[in-house]
Amino acid sequence: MADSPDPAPNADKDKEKAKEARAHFIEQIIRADLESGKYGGRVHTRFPPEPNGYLHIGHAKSICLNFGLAEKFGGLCNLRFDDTNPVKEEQEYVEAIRDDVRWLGFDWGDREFYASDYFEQLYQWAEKLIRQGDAYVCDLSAEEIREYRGTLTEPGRESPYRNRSVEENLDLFRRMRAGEFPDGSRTLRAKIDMASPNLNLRDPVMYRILHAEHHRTGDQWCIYPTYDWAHGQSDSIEGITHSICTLEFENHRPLYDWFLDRLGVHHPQQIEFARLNLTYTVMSKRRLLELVQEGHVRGWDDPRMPTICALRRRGYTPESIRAFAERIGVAKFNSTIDIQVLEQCLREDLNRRAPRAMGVLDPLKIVLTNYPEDRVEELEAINNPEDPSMGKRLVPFSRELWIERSDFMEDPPRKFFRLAPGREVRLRYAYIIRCDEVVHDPKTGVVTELRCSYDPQTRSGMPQQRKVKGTIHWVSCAHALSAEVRLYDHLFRVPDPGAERDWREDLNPQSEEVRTNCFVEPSLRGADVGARYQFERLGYFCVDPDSTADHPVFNRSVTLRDTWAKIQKKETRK
RNA sequence: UGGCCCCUAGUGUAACGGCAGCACGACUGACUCUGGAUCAGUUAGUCUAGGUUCAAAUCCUAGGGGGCCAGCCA
Repeated sequence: MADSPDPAPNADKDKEKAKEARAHFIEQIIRADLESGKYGGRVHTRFPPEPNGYLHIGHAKSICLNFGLAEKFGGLCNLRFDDTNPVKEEQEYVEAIRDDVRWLGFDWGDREFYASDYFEQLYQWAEKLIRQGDAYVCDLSAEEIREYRGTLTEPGRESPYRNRSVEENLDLFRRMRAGEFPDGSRTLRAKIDMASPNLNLRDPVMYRILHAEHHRTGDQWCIYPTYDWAHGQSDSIEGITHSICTLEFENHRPLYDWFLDRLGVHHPQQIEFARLNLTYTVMSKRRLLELVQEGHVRGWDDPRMPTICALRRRGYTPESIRAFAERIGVAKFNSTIDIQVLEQCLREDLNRRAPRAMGVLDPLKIVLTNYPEDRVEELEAINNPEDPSMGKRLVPFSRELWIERSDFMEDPPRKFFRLAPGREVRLRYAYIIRCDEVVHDPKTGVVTELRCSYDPQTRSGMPQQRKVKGTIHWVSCAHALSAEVRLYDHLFRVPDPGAERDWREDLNPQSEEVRTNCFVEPSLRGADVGARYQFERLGYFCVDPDSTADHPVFNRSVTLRDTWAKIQKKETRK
């Protein structure tokens, strides 16, 4: 009996092994490098945004990846702004990016860098390449360079300026820096191979003349390095071990390798992964910018946007976004994630943490005819059934109440568990009531009021002798706080906007519905901007900055899962 | 049309020549004073065709499908 072998150690080992094996491919590469001692056991990554727009959920994936990997392997992750194009970049974006990364929960310590920090070093390295005969000043215009480059199927032709002497190149390049030539008149090019099947290797431009004010270096420079020339070397300077980037830079890797090798400097390993695509949204910076500029949304932080600041305003938590990044994984396959995965991550997080409250979005008045007119009861309600430590609160109850219009049907279908003429329902944390009479507007026929009776023996907490199928939420009319609630739906009405027609035509005209006539329980008075609640049976809501002390504005972050809606949908399909 | 990369349940992702697994979804049931949450269960997959091998999702070849590249953008 005592001698039966204990399977636990092996099972644990297997589990451990399985867990380790489940690591995504970038992690596996890093583990291998750690084992072989490739970078002296170091892991150093970086998140390199260009400060020309706001960060979106796709960037969040990259941020979580880069900072997460560093954290996991006891390494570091830098924040570096790739600011090589002064005409597009602004300080405003730098600050927004910093806020967003910090909000997501990551810390880059004192390692906030800028590609522009390296302009002088880059310049010196460019001279070195010229001296080595690896770069030359080219007088071809932009159009001519394009013509000379060839096409996907035909090789390019060599520039007539390709074989200038080192002395002439150095002289010309220094005069470019000195500002002797107008914009676009000359470039510095790497001398590689005009016949390469990889177009990035057909003598790519390293410097262009641009008499533009840079947000950090001012008018110190009139030549600016291209991204291709700056990026790999910036990583090298910072001692980055693993340069993680998206798939479209795969074709550039041979170029970056070439630069690093010619320079003979520290050579990080570039690893490419698939960027995030989400259904019912757009993610390209250009389209996001157009959404803002053309007024399809109210701004970068409009809660319908996929930007980090918009998700924040909408009520997303950093934890939910990080959980999302974890859940979707990392691979090289170009996939599209269903936006519901993101929404579900929010629900899971908020279900555990958000206090509950009652709010009525589409009010219908009910009068409890057998409840004394001047009576008010303070009923006990649980703040979060998932977390008893969040305690309880008192909610006032009285004769006249608001309930949700959709919780009543005059002619209910089967499976409708809510209120209907002659039917009973429980008022959450209160009594079971019965609908005795329906009052209509004599002109329109619209239901204006329900006259109900309550059963005093059924107050919440009393020993229950009978059960009812449905429980609905309510707010006492006399005590209700009036509120505005903004209901959001997907910004686009199709999963892949722009696939069939201009993406603008795919905008969802019902992506925002503002309800100004809502009532919430009085405990919500003075709720802090950014506070998140679950309105029972409806969804999660977040206090918008547009709120005032007496008139809160709530954004619906996400609905609760709605089984009833699902049943309805199925019924109508039949 | 040239080059590079990719293809595993509905979706996403593991398996690194040796039993195709996990998560989410969907479906069924239990429970429930949120039609929420939770719990239990079911469902379903290696793009195709050859080859190598005792053994192929994995290696090779061909085909199919998809992505990226012809900015002095990043």
